[in-house]
Amino acid sequence: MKIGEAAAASGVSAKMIRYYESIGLIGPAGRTDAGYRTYTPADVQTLRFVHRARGLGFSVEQMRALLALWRDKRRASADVKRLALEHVAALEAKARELVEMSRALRHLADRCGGDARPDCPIIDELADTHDAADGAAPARHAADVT
Amino acid sequence: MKIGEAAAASGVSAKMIRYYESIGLIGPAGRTDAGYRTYTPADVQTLRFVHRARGLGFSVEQMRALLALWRDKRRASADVKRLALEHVAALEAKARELVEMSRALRHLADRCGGDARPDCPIIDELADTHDAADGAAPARHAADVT
DNA sequence: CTTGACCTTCCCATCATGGGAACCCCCATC
DNA sequence: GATGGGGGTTCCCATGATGGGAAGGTCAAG
Repeated sequence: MKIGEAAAASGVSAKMIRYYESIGLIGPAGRTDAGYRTYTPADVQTLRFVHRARGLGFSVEQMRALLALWRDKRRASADVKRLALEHVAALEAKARELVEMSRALRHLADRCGGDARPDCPIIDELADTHDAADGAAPARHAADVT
Repeated sequence: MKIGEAAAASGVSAKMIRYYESIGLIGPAGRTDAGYRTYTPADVQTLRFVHRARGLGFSVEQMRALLALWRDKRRASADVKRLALEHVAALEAKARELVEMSRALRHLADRCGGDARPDCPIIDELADTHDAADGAAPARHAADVT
């Protein structure tokens, strides 16, 4: 089948299929005489693997490792698990960071009148004239995420 | 003060200060005869505003709006609040998405032996040969996030 | 033979950020 | 006065994953 069909069947856009091929995540597709890429059902399966991995938030580099493990019939499941758990930790960390931001911001918004008057604790907090700006130990703002 | 000091005092890197100026988020800094940018305490305050807003996950475009509101002494706090709450919603949505990914992945990892044997539900789920497509009861892939 | 849907490659844009080159400036020290 | 170091300046490039679009080739149906 051609790239459009492979895209529809795998959930990966044609654009991304070409990209994945260009960076060597997936092998070069077959070609027709006219130069069109062709995909076998096995190719589509690989693409679906990639699609699901992306859906779980794995990066391209992580998928490279996952694909290698998938193909390695003698892999140790421990290797897969380690990779997965590292990713879980990263996802959780990022999620916590976002939650912390939203929590802090919602806290401020809750205190904002939300009316026609200008007084607003959100703006006040951002402007924050009342804090220490001495480089050494900057005040711990929820915003100071690294 | 010069850009390095302003950076240290605000928490925004010199590189980013120049960038913010280049995109017009902040006004052009003063210049010494030699062409060095100079910053007043008020400039630094603006930079700290930006730093905190970034820390709360606001985009540059959102900061543009926030800065405008900050400067507008006749603003309606409702405008600030709306902006903040929209952002809170976006943050929460993103966080939920990440949590859902990590939850799904952890679920799989929990079922993985993590030993020397190759059998691994994580890989199995990604490869997923026993796929849906047959209308009946397609497996709910956590990965199928839209 | 034409039309339209599809394919090809190539370039550009996103968003916020950092790296680095090549060059200039200022101050302190010898 | 010369020199060195630690700034500053501009400009270009890279990131990660993705989409948009142009210019042109191909194929099947009408």
